[in-house]
Amino acid sequence: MTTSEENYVKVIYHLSHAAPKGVNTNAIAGMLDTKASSVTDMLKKLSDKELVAYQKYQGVTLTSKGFHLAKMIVRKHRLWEVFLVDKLNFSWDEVHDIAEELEHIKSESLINKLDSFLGFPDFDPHGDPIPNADGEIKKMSKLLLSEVELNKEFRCIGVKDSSSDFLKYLDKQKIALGSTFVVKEKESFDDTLLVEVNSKEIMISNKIATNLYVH
Amino acid sequence: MTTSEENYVKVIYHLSHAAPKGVNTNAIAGMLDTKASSVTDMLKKLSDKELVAYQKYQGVTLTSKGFHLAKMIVRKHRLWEVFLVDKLNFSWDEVHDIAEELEHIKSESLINKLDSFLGFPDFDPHGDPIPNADGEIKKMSKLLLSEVELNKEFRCIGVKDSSSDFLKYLDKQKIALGSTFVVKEKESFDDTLLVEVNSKEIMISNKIATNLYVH
DNA sequence: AAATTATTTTAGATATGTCTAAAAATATTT
DNA sequence: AAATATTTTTAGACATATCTAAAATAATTT
Repeated sequence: MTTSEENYVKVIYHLSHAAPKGVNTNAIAGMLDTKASSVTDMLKKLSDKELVAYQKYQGVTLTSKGFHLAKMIVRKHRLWEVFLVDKLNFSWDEVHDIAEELEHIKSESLINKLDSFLGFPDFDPHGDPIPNADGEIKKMSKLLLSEVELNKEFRCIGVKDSSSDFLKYLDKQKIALGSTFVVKEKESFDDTLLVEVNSKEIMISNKIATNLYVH
Repeated sequence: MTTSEENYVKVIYHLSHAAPKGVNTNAIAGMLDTKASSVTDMLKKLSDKELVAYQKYQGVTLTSKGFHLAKMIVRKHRLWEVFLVDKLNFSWDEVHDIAEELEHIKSESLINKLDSFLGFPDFDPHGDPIPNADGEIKKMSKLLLSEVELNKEFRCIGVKDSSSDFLKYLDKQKIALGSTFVVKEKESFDDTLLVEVNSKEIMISNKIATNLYVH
């Protein structure tokens, strides 16, 4: 498997959640910052390798082989993110690009020993689940902060958007995984929330609230 | 820098010790398991980038820019080897191929944080020195076990050959970095040594003795 | 249902890094 | 120093992964 092939499989995996009937060529091109014609070429190759089911003009889905490969790449990516944050003290907004490279290192024993070294974590620094060596994923029931009942306590368990800008905003507000929230008021006009975090009350816009997962 | 370019620079660096006046095309081809014609092509490219000084038929040397790059690649390789052995419990014969991949991950902060996490080690698991962030290398005076005086105590500080077969042999004999040796006798016919290691006396062939560094 | 628009695929070109086979330069032998 | 052998370079080809531009298909609008 080349790095490029792995990146296509990973992107198809991520896009499949929103498009279970078939991922569009253009959607893949957008994610990989490439052209639709390049995607078509690669889909033919992945189809020959039986990693995807591809029919002209009909979009692609992963085969079970491709699905498993995708989960192994995601596993590597998220384990390396845990390593970078927990062991090397990177902040959660810095780790994505480095993990993008590390996820392509080819050694099963490496990743399993890393998993063990990290204590078999179930979630990465952004709250996303880490598939285990068999590809099994621990699911956690989660809500968006924007959907939550007033005056009940919730705990931050992940972010929907993990862009650097959003994560830096959260750092500034001292919001991290594990932070507890109590929504005190909801402004009906623009859905801004008055939230108690770290025993301080702050205003949280709807855009922020729809990108924070709580439990 | 591509992975391929980095590998050429690294190999020229290693071969330069034995050929300071210029490394031969064929020598590079042999190390990289490629053809002389491919090497010529790459030398032109590295020359354009001012990483090597190259004149047709005269071999290559590294420029100061190339020399520094080479040391940074060696630094990464050896730091990752320390990580694999010290933190992930790989044995010293298993780490080379994985470190060969990891050494091409591009992030200065990653490697400097890794260095700090590992406690700024001066030597890798084979006893080879690790250049620091400025490219400085701690030198250690070392002798081959084959050159050593009788009945004096020496400590194993590295291996000359770090092939998997040799390292596995050493594991079997319970020889590791730090093991102490006392050469009791030297057989003048074939230079086999009678050596006390781990308070046991064993026979060590000349081939082994010329691949073990002691101090 | 025909026309228009958007998406996807094909065809042909380009970059990189490799190869083979032949030519050129250097080194070694007689 | 001429002949032979070895090393290195050139020339041209190939595979991967990409691109542009044009053609084909599908979706949307009128």
